[in-house]
Amino acid sequence: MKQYSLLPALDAQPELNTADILSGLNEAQQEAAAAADGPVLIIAGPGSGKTRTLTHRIAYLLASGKARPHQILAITFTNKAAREMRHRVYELIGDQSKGMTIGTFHSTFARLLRKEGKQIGYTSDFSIYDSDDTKRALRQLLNEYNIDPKQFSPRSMYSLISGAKNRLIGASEYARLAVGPAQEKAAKVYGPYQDLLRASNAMDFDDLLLKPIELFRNHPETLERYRFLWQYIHIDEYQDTNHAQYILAKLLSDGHHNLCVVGDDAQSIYAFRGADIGNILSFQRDYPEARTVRLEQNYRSSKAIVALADAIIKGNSKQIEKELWTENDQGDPIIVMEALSERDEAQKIERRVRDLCLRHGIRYRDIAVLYRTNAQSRSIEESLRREDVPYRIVGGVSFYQRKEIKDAISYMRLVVNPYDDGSLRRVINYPTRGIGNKSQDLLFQWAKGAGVTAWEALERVSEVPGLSSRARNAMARFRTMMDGFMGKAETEPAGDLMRSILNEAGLTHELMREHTPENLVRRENLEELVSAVREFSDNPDTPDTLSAFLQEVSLLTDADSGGDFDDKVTLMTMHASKGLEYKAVFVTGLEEGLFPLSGAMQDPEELEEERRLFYVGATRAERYLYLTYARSRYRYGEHQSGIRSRFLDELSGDLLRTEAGEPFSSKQDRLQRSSGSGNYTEMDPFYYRRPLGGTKGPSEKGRTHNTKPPAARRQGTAPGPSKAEPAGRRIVYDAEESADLAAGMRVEHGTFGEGKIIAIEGNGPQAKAVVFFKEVGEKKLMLRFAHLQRIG
DNA sequence: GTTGGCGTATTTTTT
DNA sequence: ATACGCCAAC
Repeated sequence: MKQYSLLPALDAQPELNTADILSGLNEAQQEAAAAADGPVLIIAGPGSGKTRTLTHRIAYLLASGKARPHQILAITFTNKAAREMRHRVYELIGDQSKGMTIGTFHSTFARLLRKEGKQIGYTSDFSIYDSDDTKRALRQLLNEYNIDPKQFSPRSMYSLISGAKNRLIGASEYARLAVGPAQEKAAKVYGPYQDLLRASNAMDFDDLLLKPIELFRNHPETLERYRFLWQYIHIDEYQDTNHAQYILAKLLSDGHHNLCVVGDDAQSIYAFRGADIGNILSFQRDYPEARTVRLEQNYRSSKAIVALADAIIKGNSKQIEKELWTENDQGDPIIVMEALSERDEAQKIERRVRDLCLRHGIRYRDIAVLYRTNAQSRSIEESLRREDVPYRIVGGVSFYQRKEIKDAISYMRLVVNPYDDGSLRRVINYPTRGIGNKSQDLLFQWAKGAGVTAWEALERVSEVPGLSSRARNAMARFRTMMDGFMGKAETEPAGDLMRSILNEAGLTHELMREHTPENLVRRENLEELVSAVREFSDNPDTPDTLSAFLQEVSLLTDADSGGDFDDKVTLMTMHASKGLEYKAVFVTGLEEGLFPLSGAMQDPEELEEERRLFYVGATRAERYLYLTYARSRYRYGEHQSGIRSRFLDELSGDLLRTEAGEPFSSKQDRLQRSSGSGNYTEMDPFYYRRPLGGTKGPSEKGRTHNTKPPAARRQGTAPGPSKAEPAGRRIVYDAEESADLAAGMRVEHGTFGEGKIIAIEGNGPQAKAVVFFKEVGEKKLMLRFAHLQRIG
């Protein structure tokens, strides 16, 4: 597994002096790179070379003799970024860079806890629970406390607890602060949840940050050691740090204050998982002596794209003032593409992709298609696959999240950490070996009463009352088998152990029972896992233990996986695209309710975050940028028509072009549509039969420029206009009930008062409107009964 | 104890 | 539309 090699094999570089290291940087970058001592705040716009500045700064510190490699701590946002930074510093100064600590917050402190955790009662073999494991544990607890997991899902409980944890609010304090039913329930399970983790010698993602804080606070001498060790601290993507990370940075840099943070408040997109934009906004206040450097020159994008980015972010009220500029060419115009449906959108993208390759000499790997939600990848995939355009998806389920891999990993975890009840539960009856839920419950309950872990209970299975002899035997056999694995772990290489587990626990066999292509893939994945384990333990750069391997892989993201250098189009969420750049970028699904997402539309803060996400997406592009939206989209299994995103309408028309090359006139277009002939959906079988009534919107005009006929017609789902079929009844409904209502309109309701239509769903007598009412919030109403009156 | 069917909620984004 | 949890039958 390549991502574990600490240092890539590179030819030694000729010696460089410090001036050489700075020479490739512009003035502002040089200032930031050479400001060795004291706090530094680098405010860096997109494409301004902030990572480059950071690497050169580190190289400069080392080459100038200011710092020894082990005194450098650099925190990156992803493991991949860490790898790249290590690589780049090595390229600059060669062997002088060996021994730096570069990694994400989570991996860095996981490593630290492996060394120091025993001071707070953890062995170095602790398990790391990902959100999957965590939800499993919470489901268990919700059950125990008779909380209905349907009403209060493990997922929502986890996000509440997680939110509390990364604000450093403990269980008892949270219980005091909790308001409302959900928080009260979360408060109930918070404490037991922590106890459960503790007893299992396990930590969740939040603990990886909290435990070091706890450790440092309880053991000042340890903190002192690390303060002394890491003399120069760097944090990238500082705008996305949460409170716990903020505290860690503060603790570690107290005393020397050699803390250099880099970020862009306009690119803060992780508030939903606790990131606190206040960290970067108040850096200057926390460290009054801090030097602030702005990197405002953009090297990535064309003038057109930089201007667009500027216009996007102007829609937000709060931000650090800065002015992006570029010396690059004006570049091509940014094109807005309207599609009838998501399918149509996907086809248009696919055609553009091929056009870019054929006519503009762009390679597939220089193209990215970005979307708001993972679910949107599907239609785009289909359309690319149909035309044999190679693509890769980043995100979704990463290798180590796949079920078969997690099963195997759970066995390994249990081998190194027998206290891990979560993993035990996961594997005790997979593959099925006659230990059903009931027997499991008996075992776990007895263990709880006796105050021992389930693993110990397994040893004393004869004492557990109520078990059938069959279950008892099965448990004993399981225990014996695991004992065997644990013995092997002492003597055999990790890869061999993994292989034995796959064979003897029956994991491979389980996947041979049915000969489906999926199972074949799963078996191949398991094989890959074996070689990953082998590589890890064979790698002299990672002389660590098996538990280290298990811990590191639970922190890997799909985006971290080693470079795929094939020539493929990249599909990913805008979140995943952070920090990347492509010659051509498609930002898709620009529709109200999708982007911005409906949940965010009512909260100004969240809306601003969505807008920053748009900013991030658009600024990934170097030269070609396409913004697309569809007028209808599948959601919840039915077609819903939507309206174009407000983000598009906020932009002035001269920045954008339609596909036909005309200026994109934003405002009027949207208004006219909502007042007139709009609200069609592609799949609406009556689309082409509807009396147009003379209201020919600009959208009609757009269609005449389309070289291909609309997708719906070509697929034959909608008969042509010539075939005026009966089925008139539904048209009547349509005309009576909904023809004059469309998303975007202001309406009045007898009881709910004034509101705005967010979307119209379905047609005929089933037509519903999603309306956001000023007084009561979002409601879904049947048009037949609602009697909405248009106002305004 | 296991399997299958049915009903239900579910869609943000992720270290 | 799909996935997952729960319940009933084997």
